[in-house]
Amino acid sequence: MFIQIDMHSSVPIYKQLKTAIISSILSGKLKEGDRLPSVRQLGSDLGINLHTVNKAYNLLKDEGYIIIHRNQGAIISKPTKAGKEDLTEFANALLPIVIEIRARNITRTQFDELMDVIWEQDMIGGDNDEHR
Amino acid sequence: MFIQIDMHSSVPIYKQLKTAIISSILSGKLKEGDRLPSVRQLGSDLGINLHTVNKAYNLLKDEGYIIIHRNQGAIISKPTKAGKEDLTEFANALLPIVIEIRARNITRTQFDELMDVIWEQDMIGGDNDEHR
Amino acid sequence: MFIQIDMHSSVPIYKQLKTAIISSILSGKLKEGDRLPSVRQLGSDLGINLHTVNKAYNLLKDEGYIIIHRNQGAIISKPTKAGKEDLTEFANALLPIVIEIRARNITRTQFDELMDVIWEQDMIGGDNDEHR
Amino acid sequence: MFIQIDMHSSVPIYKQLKTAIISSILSGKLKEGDRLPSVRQLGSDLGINLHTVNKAYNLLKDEGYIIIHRNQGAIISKPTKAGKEDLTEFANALLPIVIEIRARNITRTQFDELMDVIWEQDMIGGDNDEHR
DNA sequence: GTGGTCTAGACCACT
DNA sequence: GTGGTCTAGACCACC
Repeated sequence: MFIQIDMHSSVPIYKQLKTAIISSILSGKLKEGDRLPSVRQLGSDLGINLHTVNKAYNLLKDEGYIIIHRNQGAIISKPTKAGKEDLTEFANALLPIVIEIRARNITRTQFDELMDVIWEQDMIGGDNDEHR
Repeated sequence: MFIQIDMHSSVPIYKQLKTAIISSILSGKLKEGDRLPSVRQLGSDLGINLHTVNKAYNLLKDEGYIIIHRNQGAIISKPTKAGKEDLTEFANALLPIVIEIRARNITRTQFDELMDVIWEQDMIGGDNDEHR
Repeated sequence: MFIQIDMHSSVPIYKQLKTAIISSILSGKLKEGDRLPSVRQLGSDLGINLHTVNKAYNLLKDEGYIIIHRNQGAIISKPTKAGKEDLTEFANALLPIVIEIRARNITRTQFDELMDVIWEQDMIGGDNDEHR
Repeated sequence: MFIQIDMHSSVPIYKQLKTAIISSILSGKLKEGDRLPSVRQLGSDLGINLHTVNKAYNLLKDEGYIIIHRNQGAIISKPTKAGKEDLTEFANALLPIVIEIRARNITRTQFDELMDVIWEQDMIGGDNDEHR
């Protein structure tokens, strides 16, 4: 669990944490059955409030990435995401960013090159060896 | 000026408005020299407060998309975006979305197809056949 | 009367006009007894509203730079500024600008060099031949 | 935080506040890492609306003087002003004042003496002996 | 508790 | 009638 939180970012901490954990799962650093640290542990490791960690864990639980057992903490669950249903949700999130990008006179080719980097990237600080 | 605002979105209204106007400029629906409606006019058209419109206009002014004259409202300005300097800013915005997308088991190819649609898209509801 | 008005500036037009006329007096382009154009004339020359010209003229009258005769237009008056009474007024106007300048790590020497240019300058578009 | 606001000035309150804070930073009364009062706190201290304070803070944020954390208020940031690029901006601001000054028959020497005072000045009412 | 956003209403400067 | 500024009060997200 090498998780980087940017305290200066305008992105809420709980959301950064959630994304970082999903990313670790995708990259294989966290596998089904692995235990996440307790909210207290992780909170103190990252120097953030345990309620913030808790909020991230609950979102991950709601989206099926982890299972929270009352006394045993959080366990990475089987990937069950059916996927692909709601691409429009992502399109809506991407559209404003793409508009800003196009306003910078960035070509589609340049964008694709940027996306190549992003797509392969693990989380900041990640060591990519095994995915894909 | 056919602008769609989603009052229920978590994206702030002023930001939606700003994005919509930039998009209209990109698509050619708004051209250099065109006048934007007054803040009062547009606010009442969209059913939002004039201060919210004002905030969007001021952001557009700060980023060089429009020029605001005290008594004549807002005018679309020459595009002067130098561009390309700070791609990392966009990468940071895209990364969490991409992570969510990958978590849905969407392939890079499928993503590119989605991006084809987004990239070419003018604004929602936009009919852009008449702009020369 | 070669007066440049920047319609894009946030400085009110009437104030730009007033400053430009004072500058012309200082540089000798306008001398005691010279007639200023009528408000209609100057307004149409500059492409601005005659009320705006009128406002500038009235300020100049109030500050003793010109005399307005009901039917003969505005005449440059004898310089009667006693001067030097209220330096604090200027200090207050200069202070915020100086603060911004210092925040840019500009040295006093660099500032003095800048001031050399400003001090000698006639108005934009002015042809300096005779003053000092 | 001893900040003087002139409610009767034609200079907007938020701009006075912004300038005062920059000045405090320059003079060393505010140092990197120091916390500014919350918008509510400072607003009530100064007898102005919190939104007015907020506007000043956001300008300071945009110009890199402070960092605003969602839950911890505003922190003085590292000075990162590159500086020196756009002296013309300042020249334009200084020119009309200089013209008024010259119209008062103030000599360059007298002006320089005035500037000596302004340049060295910390903030009005500031007692800066204790900052290291 | 913090700032972010939105609404609302007011007054002012400018043209 | 235009935007600029200020006030005020409300709700929300975050921690």
